Amino acid sequence: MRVYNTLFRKKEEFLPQGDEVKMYVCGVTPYDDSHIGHAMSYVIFDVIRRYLKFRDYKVKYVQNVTDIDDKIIDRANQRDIPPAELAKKFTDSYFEDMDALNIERADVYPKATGEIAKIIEVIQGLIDKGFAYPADGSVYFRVRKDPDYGKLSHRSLDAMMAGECAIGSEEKEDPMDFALWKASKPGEPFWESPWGEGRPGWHIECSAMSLKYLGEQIDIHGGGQDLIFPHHENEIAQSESFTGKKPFVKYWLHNGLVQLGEDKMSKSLGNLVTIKQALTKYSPDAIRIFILNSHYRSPLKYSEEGLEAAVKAAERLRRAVSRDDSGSGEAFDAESYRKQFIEAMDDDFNTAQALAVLFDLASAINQAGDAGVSIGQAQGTLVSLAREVLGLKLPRTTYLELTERILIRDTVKATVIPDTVNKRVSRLIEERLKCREEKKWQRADEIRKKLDELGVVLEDTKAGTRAAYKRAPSVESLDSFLKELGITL
RNA sequence: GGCGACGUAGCCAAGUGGUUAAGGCGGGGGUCUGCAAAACCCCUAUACACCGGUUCGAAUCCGGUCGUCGCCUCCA
Repeated sequence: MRVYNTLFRKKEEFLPQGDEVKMYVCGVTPYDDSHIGHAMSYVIFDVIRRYLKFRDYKVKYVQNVTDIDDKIIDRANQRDIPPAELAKKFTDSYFEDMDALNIERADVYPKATGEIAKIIEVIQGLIDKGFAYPADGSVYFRVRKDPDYGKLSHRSLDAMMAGECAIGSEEKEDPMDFALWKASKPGEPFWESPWGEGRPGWHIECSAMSLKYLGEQIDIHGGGQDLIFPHHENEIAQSESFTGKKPFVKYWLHNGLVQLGEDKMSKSLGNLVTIKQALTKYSPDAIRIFILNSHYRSPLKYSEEGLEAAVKAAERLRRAVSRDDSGSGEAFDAESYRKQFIEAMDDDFNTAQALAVLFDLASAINQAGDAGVSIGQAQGTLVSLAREVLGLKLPRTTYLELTERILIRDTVKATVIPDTVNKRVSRLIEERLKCREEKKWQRADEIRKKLDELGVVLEDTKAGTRAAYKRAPSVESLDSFLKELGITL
């Protein structure tokens, strides 16, 4: 397995340091609903973790929640609620989104506010070693003290200084020094510390948590490319200075950023689509396919067309695994596809390539099925790779037998079609079947067309008419159509 | 200004030195069907931004040009 390491800007053989892969991914600051950019990052690291497990690695996955920072305080003040309440609300919202997207929960989700003791311990250690200094109730990291500073983002302090002005508070020794502990202003939440009342800086929590939950040296640290500098650079400085052990992280993995139009989708630019908004229009599978269909290190352009294409693509896979296996004789062997899939994923998690293999397999399954070859085993391979590794749900169609000739399936996400609706729909389908027998094609087609408009798609097969709900029609609309046709239930 | 990434068919997007340039969506034709839908078959890039170079050979390496984006401040 090869992975691209931001630290060396090249792909390297993946060799974890111990029996268990230690994986840390930067989590959210919960002051608003999560957007598609978050979806991209967490879907990707979910797939990476799933794939590691698929390849028989044990994985311990930690993700932080930055539940105290300036943004949270500002937003809470705007809404006139306590910062903790705001953070709780959007942390819950985050988990709802993650669950909806079928992202497996991390092993631990430490919160900044829950790790103050460890944070203080690390800061004190850095002061003791001369890497940090208190000033005016705050504590800063002395970047000039760390000779490696800049190794991840590949920039030098002097170059950074020469470029833009680093914004410095007067009490800093060097404008590039960053805060480990921030003295609290009046009215802000605070915790007691050896340096007075205050709260942790943003970067220190990740160093503290990863140290506490994963140890001094970890295998994978992930996040969006926008975190490379300064966040991850600072984490390295803190952790390696504190423990004296290098490297803090063996493989740094960064995903590309989602763009909306020409710009990066971000909270600060305000050009975002939330996960909740996207989920009202697109299935979780479609969203995952949209994300996984391009390489994780490339920027992803958000587009409705892209999502629509992904909806169709998801449907294609779902149909291939759902079709009846009426074949006989020797089974279709999907082993070569499985190998290709693994080969693709082994190469820096090339999910686009891996998906292409699954589409090829779907195609092969359809061909084999049409030819009367047994496809059950191949369908099993497709389903297991898609579900286990890519985290797709790929619900196998189940047909509800309303009558012996009418089969209804429900593809509407988490929607239970009420009996009242099923009853009316099946009555209409019965009517259409009758019309077809009597060769009243016009009336039959009218029923099919109207049902389609109401959200029910019909397909005539040898086994009978199959009905799929795209969405649940209202009883009223069905009743009015029944009345129009002069049919009583 | 410094650092980095990208520019492949109508759209999205793999491929990063060598047979006919993946896959998805869309489009055209056909098989099946009463008609559809689904599925299947065929077609849909005259060399991959442009220019120059290295090489027996480049979309793939090097240099330049143009364009787009990201980071350098909070951000997945």
